[in-house]
Amino acid sequence: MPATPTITPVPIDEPSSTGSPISIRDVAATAGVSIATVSRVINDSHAVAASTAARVREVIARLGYVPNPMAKVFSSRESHIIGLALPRFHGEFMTWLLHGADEEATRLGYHLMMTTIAKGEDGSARRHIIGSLLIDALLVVITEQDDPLAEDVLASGVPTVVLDTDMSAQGLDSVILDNERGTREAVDHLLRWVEPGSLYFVGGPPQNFDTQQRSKAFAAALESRGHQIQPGQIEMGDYSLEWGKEWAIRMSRRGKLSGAVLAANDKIACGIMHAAEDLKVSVPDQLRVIGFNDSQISRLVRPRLSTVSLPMAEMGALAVRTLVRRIEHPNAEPHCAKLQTKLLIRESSTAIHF
Amino acid sequence: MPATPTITPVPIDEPSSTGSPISIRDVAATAGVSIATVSRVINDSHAVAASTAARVREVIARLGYVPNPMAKVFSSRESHIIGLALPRFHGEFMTWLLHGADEEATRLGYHLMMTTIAKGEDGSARRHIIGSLLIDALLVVITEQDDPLAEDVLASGVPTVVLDTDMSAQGLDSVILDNERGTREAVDHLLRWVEPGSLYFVGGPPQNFDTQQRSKAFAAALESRGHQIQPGQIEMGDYSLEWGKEWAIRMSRRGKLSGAVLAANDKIACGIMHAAEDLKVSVPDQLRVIGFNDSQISRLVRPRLSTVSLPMAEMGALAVRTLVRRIEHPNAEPHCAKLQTKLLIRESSTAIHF
DNA sequence: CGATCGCAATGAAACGTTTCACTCCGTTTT
DNA sequence: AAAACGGAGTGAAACGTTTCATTGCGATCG
Repeated sequence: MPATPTITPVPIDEPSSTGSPISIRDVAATAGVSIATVSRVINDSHAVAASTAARVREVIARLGYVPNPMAKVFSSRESHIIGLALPRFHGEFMTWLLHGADEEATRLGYHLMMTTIAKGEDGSARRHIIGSLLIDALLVVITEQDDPLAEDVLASGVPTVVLDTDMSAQGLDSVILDNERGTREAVDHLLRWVEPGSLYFVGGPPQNFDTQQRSKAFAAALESRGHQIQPGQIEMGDYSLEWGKEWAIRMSRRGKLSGAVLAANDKIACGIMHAAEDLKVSVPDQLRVIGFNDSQISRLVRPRLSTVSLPMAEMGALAVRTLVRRIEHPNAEPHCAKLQTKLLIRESSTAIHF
Repeated sequence: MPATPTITPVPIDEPSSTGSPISIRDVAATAGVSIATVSRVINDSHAVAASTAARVREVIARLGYVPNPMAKVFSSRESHIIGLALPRFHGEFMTWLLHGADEEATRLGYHLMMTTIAKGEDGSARRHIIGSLLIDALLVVITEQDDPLAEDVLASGVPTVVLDTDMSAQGLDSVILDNERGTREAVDHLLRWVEPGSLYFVGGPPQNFDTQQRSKAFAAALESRGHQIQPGQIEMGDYSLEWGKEWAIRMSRRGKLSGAVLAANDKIACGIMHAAEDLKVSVPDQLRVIGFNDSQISRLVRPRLSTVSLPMAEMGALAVRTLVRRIEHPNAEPHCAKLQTKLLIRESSTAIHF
């Protein structure tokens, strides 16, 4: 009997189905210690004698005490919830990001509270997640540098990490892809077979940060080889299959659907390949194609699509890590991390079938 | 000057950048009312005289008071957070579910807290979200009827809705797909061209609830036409492209790769079509194929894949609605809702090209 | 005209934790 | 031996809301 009842030991006889759940006070009373001590045992925040701690733990187990998370959040002013604001993407793309972020968050003792943001939406949904300041921090996917969401986020003062666009100049930590290198690798690969003059870049939306970076890197790669970019050699559209088709048909009309294309994502690339098939332009023999994303469709089309693989899960995980570091060091200098991509060579860019 | 200072009016001179943020007490003191009245103005939970309410609102605006959400959660014992537990799916499938659920949750004033559950995982991740009882309710995607997760959820006592598997018998509200009808429609469609004896079902994992329902409905549809299911006419595997290929190659070896196939998802169907192409079996002329999901790839492959479209966004939305109803009526009878699917006819199942 | 009703508003008690400031007491330092 | 120290534990405030029980008070009812 290790119990030492200094305080009148309230006889709580296993309140199994009793109305109110047991609180830290019940534990303290039963174990004959103060609630402060119980709190410290739970959080092992401060030295507690081993024997006392053991006794408290025994009582906790016996009474089946579970700390009330809402009270804890209230009292400690931290919810350990990370808000995650995403555009309404569909596709694996986002699920990888989500899983990567979720896994890391769980590992670090955080939860992810998700909301989608319809593009061009008024601020209501933003405030929905930011304003309900149950969140300790915010992860936000932004695809355009002038997205007004950034303002809101900055104004709210919530620790934030921006995904997919570099906003470190605006004072927000960012995690982005190394589009320069990914693009350069793809260009170098394609230039093994075609002249710089017959290499094209087909972008997504002109405002899209990734598309901007990739097109710039594309131009830089060609110019570094002494080639002057010609009009029509770089074009923007959107991230759809249809745009890819449209581009290919347009090029075909001008009799220029040959050489090589770097598309800003796999869907555009697939659209180009579809159109090429209809137009009897052989891929890769007459037209070599590379996309971005390594999406499922890139492995499914025939010929299989060469693509720049993006480490989305790592991106999510790194963003969470960055965010947690930011919570701990609120005044550190904003930083932008770049993640390496990987060029996956498949049949659409090389005649050699694997 | 509509102020009526009955209580000593504490002079809070715009504590703009003062340390602690203003609380309901500051508002009450400034407006010359009690905190109870302020609370009721905020939540308009009870009648407040119009003039008083206006004055309070004015003070709230002037002081820039924002109720502390953590305190609110603590005091009201509701977080308005719905936990969402998902398997580690990748693909649009899940994003539609997510967006549907998110939109409805936002509409109803709830937030979604997400976690992924690796299959066959120990209970830790489950408890991560269930145990951290910040959640008011739980949405959980379960794909197998004997998933032990159901036990945990039931034991936790959290209001729960199960997605994708009928667990109403176990006492959990469920939202599922009408696999019977979806399957029957697909079978009816295919039987316009082929005999019941040369119609095959290629399933996913045998434990998967949808696959089970679809295979049963497949058998029932054929038997209702007086056809006796033959060995090998229904086979299970998994939800991968590879399994589709394997099945097709196996059938080809037996000289039976012809007629029509209903695959349990689009990936399997694509695998079958790929193999058929390699084996010089023409789709749809020699082999008609239908999948499930209406995934992006179903629109990308050639010939385009006929498929049973699943209303995933509605599923998410309905699940949230059901959950909110459950929160309000904790003792209602568990109910299982079925969502209608839609057969999309494309080229893979019919010779008529659109 | 007194009793009753209902609205507007109040006062104060919860809610369950964390944490600061402090006490107690045995041990080491001077 | 007195003083300083530090480990273990205590007590109580604080956090900011919701909500219950209550009070005033003018209007309605019988």
